Amino acid sequence: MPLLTTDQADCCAPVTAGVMEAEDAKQLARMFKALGDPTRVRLLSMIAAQSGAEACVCDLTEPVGLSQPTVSHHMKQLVDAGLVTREQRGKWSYYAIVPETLAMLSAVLDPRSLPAG
Amino acid sequence: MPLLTTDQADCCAPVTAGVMEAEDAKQLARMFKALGDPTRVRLLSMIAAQSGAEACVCDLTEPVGLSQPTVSHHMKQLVDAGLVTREQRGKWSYYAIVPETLAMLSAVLDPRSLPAG
DNA sequence: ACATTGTATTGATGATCGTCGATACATCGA
DNA sequence: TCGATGTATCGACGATCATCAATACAATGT
Repeated sequence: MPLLTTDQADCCAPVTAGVMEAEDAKQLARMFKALGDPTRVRLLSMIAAQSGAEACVCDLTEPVGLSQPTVSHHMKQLVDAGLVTREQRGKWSYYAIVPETLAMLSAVLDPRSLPAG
Repeated sequence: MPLLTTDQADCCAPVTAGVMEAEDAKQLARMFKALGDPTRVRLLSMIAAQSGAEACVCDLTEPVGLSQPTVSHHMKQLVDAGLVTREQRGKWSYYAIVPETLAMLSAVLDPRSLPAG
């Protein structure tokens, strides 16, 4: 179940642009919560570091030093948040970064939208 | 207790720039976790919406519809994460956005640092 | 000094989370 | 079809979290 039914790039106005609607805040918080765990931050950076910004679980389990079910669990969080996609190729699951979601979150946090300047 | 002893703007390389060190991931995750709650996202946007990007608890309690201790608790999370500062002026606590932290997180998520382009 | 007002802290409770082992599902090769 | 391999799900457990009522702390005015 994806997080956003509409295009993620159009989710929300910047956090710094004014009072945010409760629903927008809920969606944003869900994505930030997915980033709110050290293991998931590392997993995301490890995927991004691969050529083509994609990786299979087999590439990720050993470096993070956690069990395979735990890595699968974290990857599911990232997929549900819309930060990565999952594609089955043969026996392997390949996870790829969703640049649009990262760009949206990056824009939301941009302090250049602050009223005072 | 602040999150970072060093300058927050120099915390970490972009998530998309390569494999991240465990310590950097830990620090980033702590900040993202602070953003991982809808109430805190709204509080942050409400502070940003105020002139001068600052607000007191009295301005925040009623709009979010939660008790005063709960709002104080959330604000402490945001302060500890380095996203806002607290300044006591008379009886009131004024919270202000820390643009540098937002800028750092925004840069960390910028997908333009992806190896593939 | 004392009452008032704004905010922080404490203690408690129900909910969610991160982790694992065990197991189920899926895909491939013989 | 059957075993092997990669991944996802299930069930459980301890830890953390969001929330509140009660209370403590801090600053102001009388």
